Amino acid sequence: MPSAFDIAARLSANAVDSLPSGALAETLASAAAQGRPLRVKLGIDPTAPDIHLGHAVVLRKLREFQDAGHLVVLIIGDYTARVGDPSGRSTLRPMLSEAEIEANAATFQEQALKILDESPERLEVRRNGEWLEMGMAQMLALVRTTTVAQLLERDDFARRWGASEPISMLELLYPLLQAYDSVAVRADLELGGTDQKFNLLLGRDVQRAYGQPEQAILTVPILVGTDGRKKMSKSLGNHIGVTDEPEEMYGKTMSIPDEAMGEYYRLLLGRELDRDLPPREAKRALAREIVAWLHSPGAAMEAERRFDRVFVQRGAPEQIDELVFEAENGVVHMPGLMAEAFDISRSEARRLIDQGGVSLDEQALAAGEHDLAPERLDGAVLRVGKRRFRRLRVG
RNA sequence: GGCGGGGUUCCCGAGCGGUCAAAGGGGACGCGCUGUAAACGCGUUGGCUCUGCCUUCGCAGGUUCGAAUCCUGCCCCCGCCA
Repeated sequence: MPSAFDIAARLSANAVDSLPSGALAETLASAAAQGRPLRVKLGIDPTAPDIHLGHAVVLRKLREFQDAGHLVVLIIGDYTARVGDPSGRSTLRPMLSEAEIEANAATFQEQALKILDESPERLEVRRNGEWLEMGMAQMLALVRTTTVAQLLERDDFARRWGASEPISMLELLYPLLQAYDSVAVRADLELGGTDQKFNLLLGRDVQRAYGQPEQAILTVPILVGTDGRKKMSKSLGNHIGVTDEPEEMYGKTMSIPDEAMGEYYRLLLGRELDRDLPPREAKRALAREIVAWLHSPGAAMEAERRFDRVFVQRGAPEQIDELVFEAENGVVHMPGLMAEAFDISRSEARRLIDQGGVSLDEQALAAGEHDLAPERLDGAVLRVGKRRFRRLRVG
C-alpha cells in the first residue's frame, strides 16, 4: 500500500505548483483516514461553447484523481460566466446572455465527459448559480472576508493598478465568487491552470473565514495554442476542440510549431517527446494519438490517410461537396461562383484568382481568368488555397 | 462635482481641409520554398456590374467647391483631483 506521500507525488507529477507544500499528502491522508474520497474541484466558465485541448490538460489531471478513487466536483460557472474572469487579460470581456451561457454550459458538460469518468461516485456536476444567486446580506458576508489590498496582490491587478489602467468591480469580485464555490462544495483540493493560482489560493482564505478546512491547490501548465505563442483559447482562434472532426484535429495538430511538440506530448499524452525521432514523424505520431484518444484509433488512421492525400500528395480529397451552378449566356463568372461556394466576397474571390490561388483540376487559373466556359467547369474540382475544395456541376 | 484624455478599416495605431479606402505594425489569406513546422521572399487584406463607382473613420446636424481632419449638439469609454 503506497503512502499518501507517494500518491501525492504521483498525482502532482506535471503540476506546476502544489500548495501549500505537503498539503496534498496531508489531505489525502486525512481523507483516507476518514475512509472517504477527496472532493476535487474544478471550475470552468462556459464563456465559449467548446472545450479544447487547453482544458483537456487539467481534465486529464482530474481523471487521474478519479482513477485513484476520488470524487471530482465539476463546477460549471454559469453564474460567474456573467462576470467574466479577467485572469491574464488586459481588457474586459463582454458579458454573455443567459441563453448563450445555458447553451454553452450544456455543451461543456457533455464535452468534459469525453475525458472524465462520469460514474456518479466519481463525478458530481454543479452549477454555481445554485449558490451564487444570493441575497445582499450573504454577499456582504462574503465580501467581508477579503480586503482590497489582498486582491491587488494579484499580478495582473497590481500591474494594471500601477499603470492606471481600469479594473472593474466585477473583475475584482470574481476571485471571491470562485472562492465561494469552494466553500459551497466543501472542496478538499482545487485544480486550475497556473493563471488561476491566486484565485485558487484565495479559496483557502475564504474557506477559513467560513470555518472550513482549507483546500489544497494544484496548478497545471497552460497549453500553448496552435500558433505556438499564446495560450490556447477559442477567442484567439488557436484552439483544437475536443469535438473537432478527426481530420481537422489531425490537421490542426500538424500545424503546431515544432517547439510546441514537447509540451503537447507531456501535457496531453503524459509522456516525453522522443527527440531522436525526425520532427515530422514525431508530429504525425502526436496527431494520431490525439485523434485516437478523443475519437478512435481507426479514425486516427483514416485522418492521417486523408491528410496525406491532400497535403502531402497535394491531391483532392475523396469526398468533396458538390456545387451545382447555372451557366448564363455560355459563361460562368468565377468570383460569383466562389463567393457562393465559400462564403467570401466576390472581390476576395477575384484577388484569389489573380494571385494564383485558385485551380481547376489542379490547373491554376491565370490572373484575370474570371469568366470561364461551363464545359471547362462541369465535373472539375475547384480548389481554393490549400484546403478548400468543391466539385462543380452544371445544373 | 471639477480637470484632462479618448472613440479610425479584424486588432493595435498614424492621420497637414483636398493627392485618404486612409501610414506603420500585428493577425489573416494567397504564391514561392516546405514537413499544412519554423525561418525567409513576394503579394493581398471594405464592397461592387472594377481603368470607374459606392459605402466606411462613435451618432446626428452644420461650415466648405471639398471633411476622418473645422464647428455645434448628443452617446460612450478612461484617468486624475474631490
